[in-house]
Amino acid sequence: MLMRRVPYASVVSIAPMAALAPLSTPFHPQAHVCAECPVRSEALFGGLDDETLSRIDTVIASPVLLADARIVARGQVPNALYTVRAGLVRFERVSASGERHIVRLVGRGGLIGLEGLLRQPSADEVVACTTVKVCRIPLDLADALGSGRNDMAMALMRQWQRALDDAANLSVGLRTGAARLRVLRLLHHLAQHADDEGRIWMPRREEMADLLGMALETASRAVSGLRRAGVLSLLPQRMATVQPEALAAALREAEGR
Amino acid sequence: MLMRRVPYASVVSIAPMAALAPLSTPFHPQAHVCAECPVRSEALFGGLDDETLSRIDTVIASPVLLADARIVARGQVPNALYTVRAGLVRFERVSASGERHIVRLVGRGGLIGLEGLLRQPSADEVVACTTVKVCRIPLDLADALGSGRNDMAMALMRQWQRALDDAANLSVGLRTGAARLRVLRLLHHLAQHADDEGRIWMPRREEMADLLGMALETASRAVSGLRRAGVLSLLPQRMATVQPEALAAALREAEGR
DNA sequence: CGAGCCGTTGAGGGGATTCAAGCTCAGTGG
DNA sequence: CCACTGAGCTTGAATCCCCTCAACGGCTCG
Repeated sequence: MLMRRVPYASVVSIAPMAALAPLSTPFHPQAHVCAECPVRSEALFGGLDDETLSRIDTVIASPVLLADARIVARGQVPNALYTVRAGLVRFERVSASGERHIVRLVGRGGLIGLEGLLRQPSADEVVACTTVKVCRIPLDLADALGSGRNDMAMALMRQWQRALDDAANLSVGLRTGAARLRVLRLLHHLAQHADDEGRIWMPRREEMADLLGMALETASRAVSGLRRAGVLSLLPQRMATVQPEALAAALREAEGR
Repeated sequence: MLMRRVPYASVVSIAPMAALAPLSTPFHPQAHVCAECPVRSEALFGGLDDETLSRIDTVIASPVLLADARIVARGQVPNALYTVRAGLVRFERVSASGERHIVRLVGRGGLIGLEGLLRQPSADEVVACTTVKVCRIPLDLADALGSGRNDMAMALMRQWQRALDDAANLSVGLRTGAARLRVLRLLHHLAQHADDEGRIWMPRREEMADLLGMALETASRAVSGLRRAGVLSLLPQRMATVQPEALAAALREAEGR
């Protein structure tokens, strides 16, 4: 079988606000934070005016979470909505037979905890891949905004649809085709979420395996091959850089023209 | 590579109301239809009272579509919402390299065309697997209902979340594990959508391959094996019956204990 | 400095793909 | 009526990719 048994060694279980990075300012009143938010236009509060924004932003925390921090626990009703301002987040689902699958990757502008609005428990464990900056909107505030204004409901629906779409694309893109090709597509995907210095998140081989539906050794072999081919350079701390041209070329020929 | 090139021979392209079954009553005024609808409680209008219902139901058509009729075209903004009252519907997505993947299966109670509310084109082609009864709600009516009352918005979000969840489950369940196991899980899934006589939709082998991410010959071998094992009996017209106990037993041992 | 985690690499075997042929069945037209 | 055709299903044979099992090295951390 393909997948490993459940727990990664390193996943950090956190209380709602624990596992913050040192530099974090969790409850900072942040009139400026929303107004300057780089994802404001694409994210949840895109439609709200500055006035409404300034009324609510004191309630919103914008914590910084370290890699492997758990944002939503499987089986729990999320008690807040989270907008991802920077970094990458993964959704892990465990199948009946005890295998872990990573079913979604969410980056900047993405919304986490939508089930909370419905008071449904999360089917997935949501974990930070990299250091992640999120914007935390308590559930009752989200409720109030959603029922009051219509822009917000619209924005929510857009997010839901986007999530649906991304999930389908991910599953056809990353679970289909030869191993080398899948790894290439993953790198391509991760490159979209590169940080300011152009570095991407480099998953552990076991995580790659859970994402791509293959054995970790197979993932390792593919990575080694791509490193030798000059497509990929590993960096410390589970980071890496890719050579865009080499990646594109490798993708083209692996897709078969 | 796993998938075939795009077109199935038999998919019927239809204008919005074409390809109806002979017995269909497309524009029948249907005060009774909603009130008696078997999926009303789980579906979109669950929260509406009878009065509202009787005001709107004249606008709603409840056509019957034949197998292989296209409900939503890829790339088009759906011009209505559809609630599935009976039958099974598939969502086909074509990857960049020209392979078809079936990314969702939607049965009774499911909602189709959610993107329409956002005026987004559909990423998938939505096609009837079996003869399908749907309830067709024109987009402007859906808009009006959604903005007016809040129950409706809630129901919509529930549907969206359900779709998201189903899609993830489908992709981990059907694209993971050995071929025989995947086929067994598909049959199990299809059995949930059996019709009144207990018959299930039996996909063509190529469709199974697109659902399960395997070669059609592999799907064929698995089906033949299950037929010989007494798990499955094929019927005319792409239908079949399964022996529930035999299926359960086969699943247990294929999962490994 | 041993223990554990993580990544890498090798060897071997098995399952899936690929290529190919044959079969049934429905529709068509001579 | 029956050959002809094409679509769909099945099955065989050969190849190859990936999984499994295994060993080893680097690294961090107690």
